[in-house]
Amino acid sequence: MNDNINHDPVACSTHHRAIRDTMDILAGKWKIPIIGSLSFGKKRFMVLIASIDGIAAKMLSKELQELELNGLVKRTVLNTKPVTVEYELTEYGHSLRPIINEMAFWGKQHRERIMK
Amino acid sequence: MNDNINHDPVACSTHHRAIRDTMDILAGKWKIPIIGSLSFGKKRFMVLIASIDGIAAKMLSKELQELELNGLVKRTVLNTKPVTVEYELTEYGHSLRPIINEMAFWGKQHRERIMK
DNA sequence: CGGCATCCAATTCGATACTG
DNA sequence: CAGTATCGAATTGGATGCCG
Repeated sequence: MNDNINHDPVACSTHHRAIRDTMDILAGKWKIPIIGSLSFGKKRFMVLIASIDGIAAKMLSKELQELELNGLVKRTVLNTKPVTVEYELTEYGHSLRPIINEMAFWGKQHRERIMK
Repeated sequence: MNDNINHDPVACSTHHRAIRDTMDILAGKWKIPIIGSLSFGKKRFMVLIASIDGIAAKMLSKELQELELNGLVKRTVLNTKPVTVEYELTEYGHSLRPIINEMAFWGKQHRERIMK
């Protein structure tokens, strides 16, 4: 398609490193589904589990912690009788939207392509 | 941000399924780096290994096969004395560019953010 | 309800050695 | 050069039970 940019090793390795950086943040089977779900608004722990098909509580808990550590998700404990915890994307977390949206878009096209 | 779209379960689950479809195709530690590298043009097996930091021949081979099965990568064997094999993105593989580009873009921003 | 600890199964990954 | 085969290590994932 465009073999010309193929020969700029600097741009190339910068590109690769950037991709790897993103992959590191988004590593794990559930990060992207979690962010995708939270992009629709804040959710409680149990609601998140219900909204993400197949995820186990342990995994949700673990990946939420990693997302929180990286500043993508904010965790809020509410003062209710049985504890309630709400998760929501931070502003930084929302900056991942273009990636999520492109993945959702491609997946939709792909499914249509496979179907016919 | 926008809790309104939070209450459309159909749009929501379609979105999640599309994301999952994409994730399935791109599953594995090396798929995205491979596609990212091939997006700069066709490459031979050894060149690919050199361009993707840390990948082992076994993993490259395996993930290339999966990408080929899904029609994202085309494999061409050349009639040279020691065998030469070239890999390149198919047109369909190139359709993943927006995702890759968004990931590269976000990773670049993220690195700048972390640095300061 | 949210979430940690434990144990166990499955999968992934990587180093090494070998082949056409 | 472009892989494959094998082994073992590491990571991941899930089920269960317990706790505040």
